[in-house]
Amino acid sequence: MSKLRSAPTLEDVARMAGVSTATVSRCLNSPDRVVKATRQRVLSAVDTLGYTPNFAAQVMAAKRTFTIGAIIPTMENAIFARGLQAFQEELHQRGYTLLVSSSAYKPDLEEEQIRTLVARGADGLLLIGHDRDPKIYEYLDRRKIPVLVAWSYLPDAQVPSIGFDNRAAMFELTNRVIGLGHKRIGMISGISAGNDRARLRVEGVRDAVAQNELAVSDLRIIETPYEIENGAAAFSNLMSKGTRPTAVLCGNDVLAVGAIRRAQEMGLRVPQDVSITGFDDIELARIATPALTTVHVPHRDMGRKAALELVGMVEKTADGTALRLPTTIVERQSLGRPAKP
Amino acid sequence: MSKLRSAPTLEDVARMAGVSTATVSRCLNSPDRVVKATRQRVLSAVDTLGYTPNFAAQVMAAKRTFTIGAIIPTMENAIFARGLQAFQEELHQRGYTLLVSSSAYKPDLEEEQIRTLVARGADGLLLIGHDRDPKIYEYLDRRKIPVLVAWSYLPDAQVPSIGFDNRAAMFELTNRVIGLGHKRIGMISGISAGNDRARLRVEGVRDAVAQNELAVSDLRIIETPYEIENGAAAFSNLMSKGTRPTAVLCGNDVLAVGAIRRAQEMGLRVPQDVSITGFDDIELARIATPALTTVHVPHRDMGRKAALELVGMVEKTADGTALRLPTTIVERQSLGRPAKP
DNA sequence: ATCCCATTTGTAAGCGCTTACATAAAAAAT
DNA sequence: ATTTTTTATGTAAGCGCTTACAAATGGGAT
Repeated sequence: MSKLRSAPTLEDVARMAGVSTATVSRCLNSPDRVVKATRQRVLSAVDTLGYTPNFAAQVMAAKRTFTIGAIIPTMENAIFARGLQAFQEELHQRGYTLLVSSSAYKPDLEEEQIRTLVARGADGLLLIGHDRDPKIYEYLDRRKIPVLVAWSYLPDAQVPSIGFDNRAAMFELTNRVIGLGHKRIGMISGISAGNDRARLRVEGVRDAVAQNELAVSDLRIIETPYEIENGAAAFSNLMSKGTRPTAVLCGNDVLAVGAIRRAQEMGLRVPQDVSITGFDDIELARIATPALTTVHVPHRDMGRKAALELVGMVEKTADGTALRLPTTIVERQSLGRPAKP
Repeated sequence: MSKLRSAPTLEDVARMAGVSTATVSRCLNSPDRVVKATRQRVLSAVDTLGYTPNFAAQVMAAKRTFTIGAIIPTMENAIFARGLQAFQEELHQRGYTLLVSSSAYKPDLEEEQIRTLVARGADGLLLIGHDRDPKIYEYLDRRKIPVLVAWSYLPDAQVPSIGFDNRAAMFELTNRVIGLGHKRIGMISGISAGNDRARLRVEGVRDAVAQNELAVSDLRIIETPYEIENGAAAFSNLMSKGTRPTAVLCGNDVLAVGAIRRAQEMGLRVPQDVSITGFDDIELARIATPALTTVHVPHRDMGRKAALELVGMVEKTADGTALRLPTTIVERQSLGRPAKP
């Protein structure tokens, strides 16, 4: 019994309702421009035919997609989940659809995804962090596609950003750690190449170390991709060579959870034997035992505001000004005073 | 200095290269149908203009999108992350793009997303679980859009599925729990309405209880949305009324982690005072303390195979046969013998 | 030199929609 | 009743691409 003909078109609806395609289009897009009787006839035709507008055709004709693209580095852990969720909720409110893809922290993959999203007609783009080939910005600029950067805040960058000051946040946390008496500090950072957030977090730590006049040699830094296992491996590494640090600051919560786990496997108590901190304050941070002392980032708020701003830029009601959101340090159980030497 | 003209079109490229649009199109889509000299001229024009094909126009003309849509219930936790990642990697290999959206476990939202994806021309759809309004299946059937269900295995359903036997898996786990001597069992399930996976897991527990001739009154079940906090609340609930169960089986790892946390807050030792189990074996399960005894699901494998099958269905090289993947029980520390009464 | 076939390129017709503009109908003003 | 204004609908021109078909080009084979 299945019909052989393919999806019904505007014309099918128009024919069935006895009107022109223009009228059908108007019924769907600006219902009040059509008189009630006609509208009902049309809508019932739409209904019985099971008509759904062909998106590609709409885009071609109207040159608007009401689509926003976002490219995040990863979906594998929850770092971006909450913020993106809020972003998408807000977009939906405003009548926009979100297209997400993940770049696996690979710049060339990201570039490909950007082109794909642009080809698909994204009205605006949300990108994470500023670091990328300037050519990409040129490309986007030439096509006049509004771009907003999130998870980072760099007021002087050519592209507006909405996020937080990664450097200042980590600076503050490190100061707190040093204030507790820690002198030998280890850091497990994400890969900083092409990732301004990771890089700035490291610099925040460096700043604090310098300001407190600790010997630079007392700061050991390992870079590794953001994965639990890597956090564990880096922790081993840090604890195996030379004098052990009494505090290990991690570039994010994922690495920190790995570090905690390895510490426990090594029979070290956290925080009595070694303190460990994270960054982001994702759910993981509260689940870890001991719960993680970390930098809280207002993910949902950031997502919401990013949506607002980006839609504003697309609709030319906002000019894309950078916005800095506050971060706070959440004290839980993984940071304490160092053991007496 | 910014150019005023908008994105270059095929015609711009054609003009610059001194050929027709057809030739440019061929250069891009079937390069060997065009002689080398011409091709180079065209490609360099493409390059200097920074041309990217307009996707909507391609779709209109070619009636193919090489896009697969997937709708998952949530992105907030990692339940679907790993499987989806594998799904998308495999699709990418095969030249397809994945469009994901999340329905927040809301049937009407899911329906809207399905329509959106169809309107966007998805060549095929991946859905999670079988339970949904039959009208949706009719709609999809009428449009001849191949649909594959994952995370579930129901060989007799009208839509092919690739997944695992939720009921049998939970049956096996429950038997193991009962075998350890547990007689009073609690279950914290996800909301089963519109969610065959949740429902079948409950039935698996029921089956085992019945088969082992435990009193049905000794099985207490609470349904709650899949969130850590809800797991905790449900656990409180289970432990507060009547005789306490000695084992609490959870519908997934997220609920189980919440239950563990609450147990600890209540001063109960897991598993000495109460055993707790999960389902899915996501990363969380290993991070929890104690680590979670749970049902391992071959997420990556499922994702990969789903991609293969769905692409096959789209390209008419596969007929969409159901496939059942094995699950295994992962023993960690959260399940033990009940305390002596 | 001529003819034939294979290869390369061009021509032009859509794909399904939106929208500026034209027209028809109804309402308001005279 | 006539004219003007407003409102409702129709007409048709694209949007940027793919592709069937036609035309042109270039070798061989004769």
